[in-house]
Amino acid sequence: MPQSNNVKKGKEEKSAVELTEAEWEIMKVVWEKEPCAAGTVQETLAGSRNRAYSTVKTTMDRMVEKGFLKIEKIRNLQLFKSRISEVDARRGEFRRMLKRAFDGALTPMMQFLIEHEGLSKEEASQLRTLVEEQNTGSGRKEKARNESSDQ
Amino acid sequence: MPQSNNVKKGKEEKSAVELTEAEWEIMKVVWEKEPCAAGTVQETLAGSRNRAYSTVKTTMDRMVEKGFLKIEKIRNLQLFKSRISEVDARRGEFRRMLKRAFDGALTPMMQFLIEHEGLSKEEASQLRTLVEEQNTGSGRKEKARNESSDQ
DNA sequence: TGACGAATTCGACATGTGTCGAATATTATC
DNA sequence: GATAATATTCGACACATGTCGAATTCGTCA
Repeated sequence: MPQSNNVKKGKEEKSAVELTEAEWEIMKVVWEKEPCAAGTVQETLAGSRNRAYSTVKTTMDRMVEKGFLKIEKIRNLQLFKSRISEVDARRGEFRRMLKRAFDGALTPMMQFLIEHEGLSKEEASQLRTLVEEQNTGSGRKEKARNESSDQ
Repeated sequence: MPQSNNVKKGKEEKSAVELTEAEWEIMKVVWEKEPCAAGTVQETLAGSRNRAYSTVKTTMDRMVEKGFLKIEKIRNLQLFKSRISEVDARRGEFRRMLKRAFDGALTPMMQFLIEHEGLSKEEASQLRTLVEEQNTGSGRKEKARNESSDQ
């Protein structure tokens, strides 16, 4: 069999979403509390690492330019909202990894996981459950297309 | 005697290997032809993208500083060899992705794959085969132990 | 020995990312 | 309206990464 273990592509490839470390941190907060102000993000993040307000704000402004976030202004207050879904971000992250380290093929990655990452028995079981769930069609089947959460 | 578990100790926290795009390309060639000269790498890479010899050489020199490559000199010729294995590089790449996008947990990633990446039936089957192979130990071989794959 | 050519060294520049502080603008308060 | 409290704007670094070209070094060989 031709066996194409390449990750399926929906229809058209939207420019892959690739976030940097700082962007991931910010996006996580935004997804959780949007719409939210830059100050809120900065404060929330303050728990882990401390960055000046201007640092967070600058990064968020750049993210607006990149199309990851959008701003809705109320008076002189800017409320940020996401323009990409977490699924899109995860997809981008996952694919970049797959492309770089496994030639974009899924099977080699799985092989790697089992051989070198010591997929535990429990994990293997869970995984098998998931796989079976899908095979028997008890769960989803042609799951909803992509869910790019714009507007 | 009371020590010498040289190989992989259970909790070995090596600084995670994280390669950039250009570094991945170079490493792939090195793993395949080491020991090899910078010129060889540059020529091999030439097939895909064209970069000046000095570009490749500069990057490789930086990789030596980072500990990814090492040089063995013969006369005035430098032969490069890898100092990290492909497995290490893959592990680093995979973990960074897992940490950023899935809080370092494997199961959520698997869930994501099945729900959003349209793991095909064949792929799911292959995957199940792999998982089962390990669980039933058809080959049995106390493969590389687990080194705490997060959470 | 001296020229030739391959390999190496190095300084440089353009971008992208992470970080800020100072200046400016906008509101809310007395 | 003068002030204090907030937000936002912007220019600026410091590094990392990707890319080169020019100058220099080193064997080789006629």
